Amino acid sequence: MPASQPIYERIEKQLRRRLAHAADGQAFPSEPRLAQEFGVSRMTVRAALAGLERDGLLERVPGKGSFVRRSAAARPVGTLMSFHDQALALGRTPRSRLLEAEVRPATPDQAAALYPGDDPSAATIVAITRVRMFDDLPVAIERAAFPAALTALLNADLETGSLHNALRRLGLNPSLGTSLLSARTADDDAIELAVAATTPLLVETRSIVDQNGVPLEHTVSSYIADRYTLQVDFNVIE
Amino acid sequence: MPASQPIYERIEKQLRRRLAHAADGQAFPSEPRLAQEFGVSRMTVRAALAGLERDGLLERVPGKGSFVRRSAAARPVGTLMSFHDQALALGRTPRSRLLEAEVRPATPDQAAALYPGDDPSAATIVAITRVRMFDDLPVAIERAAFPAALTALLNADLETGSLHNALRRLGLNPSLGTSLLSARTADDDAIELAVAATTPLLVETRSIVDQNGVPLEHTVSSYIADRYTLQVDFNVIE
DNA sequence: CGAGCAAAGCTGTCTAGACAGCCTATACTG
DNA sequence: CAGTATAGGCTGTCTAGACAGCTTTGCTCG
Repeated sequence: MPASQPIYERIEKQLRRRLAHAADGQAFPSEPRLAQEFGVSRMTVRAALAGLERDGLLERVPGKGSFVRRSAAARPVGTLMSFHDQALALGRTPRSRLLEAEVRPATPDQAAALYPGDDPSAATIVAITRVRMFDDLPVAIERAAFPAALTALLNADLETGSLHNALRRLGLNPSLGTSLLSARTADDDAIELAVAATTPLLVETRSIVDQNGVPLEHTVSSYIADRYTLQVDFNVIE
Repeated sequence: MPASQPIYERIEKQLRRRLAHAADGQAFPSEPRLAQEFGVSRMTVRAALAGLERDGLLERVPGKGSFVRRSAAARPVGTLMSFHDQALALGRTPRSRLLEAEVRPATPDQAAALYPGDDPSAATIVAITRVRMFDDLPVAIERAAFPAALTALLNADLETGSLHNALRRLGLNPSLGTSLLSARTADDDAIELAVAATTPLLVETRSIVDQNGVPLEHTVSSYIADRYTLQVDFNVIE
């Protein structure tokens, strides 16, 4: 019965399409009704509805029913401005100094992010390391890793261009990502950044997937905290 | 049977406590085993485990079993989960050491955030400064500022309670916010946090407004980077 | 001794029913 | 007419099973 994809996922996708052209606040068919419509148990319908509720597409009220939540700006999603755009917004010119651009074995972190489940020791990646600058002022050191299939990236304009634009020219659409934020001291990168070894850096470890959920990029950016700040706007749900 | 709290929530809490003192990677009892232990159906156990997996405390591998994942705490920026709830979710006990709780003049940053447009020199605020701890391990130093009208906060349980719960009891609903992320070294806070002066800290400057756009809170949290990490999920827009 | 196969255990999925608690609308009563 | 009971629909919770697909273990056979 579960051909290859669970039934509740098929139902969830179908309901998403149905929600796409529904009005805000509109009553949604009840669980028993959907169970009958899809010829399926109520628990299976609930599994499908759980995904819709998690994404804020549906509001479920005990005793009343389920209701469409349209523009309710559902998920707590931040927007991160790219280095390139943030430089332009500040009236600076974004520049890069290229330190490395080659195909080489992956670090364990890079392998786990780009080839989940595969053997980490055999993984190779396209590695691009750059010092990012506002005009001529070093601001960050950025270590980017891409799947080995993307050797075409090595031919991109890495000094002044945007890597995301290069990805798009290859037909890849970065669509969703996660950043982990931490901090460290400059240490070994102090020389490249022309700062003291104890200078605090803001570390952003970013993983981006394309529209199909395939890993596209794993980048660790270390920003000189005095010269760069990340901003996250968010909604609060609960 | 569900006296007041669902069975699966009781089980989930109990398992969280059990996870609190478990080693990373350790095998966790299987679903059938837990079902028998708690005298409950397997589906109920799964409901409890789902919460643990969602919070990243458990890794579940089909065909193998469930395994404890004891990673560095990573709080999603944008879900307003408080330090308090975060600690509980990780099976730790949240504690605070109160350094300051009083009404005093605002710093320029605090005045700009809480009384935009007003004369900064005349502004007063409710200031609450705390060292936040997991069990007895210092994790962050937090300087919170609230509008002077909220003196009631000074009567809240600041050592073990949650400030956000106190806000809710006052009828205030945090709804929108902005985080600015940076880094610094511990310096003057090194003593309170019991770390070296050059220890890198992750700095989150958070401004929150209520549903009407009225400023509610301006907080600067400085996390010891090794012990606490922030996470941002984002869409790539452009 | 090694290779391959079978069994057991695990998570993931699914069913068909059950009761509790909440909400609404209707009917009944004073 | 106002107020109350009641019936029915809804979501939330829970059960006791079942099968599929995966992994590990251990046994058997060549």
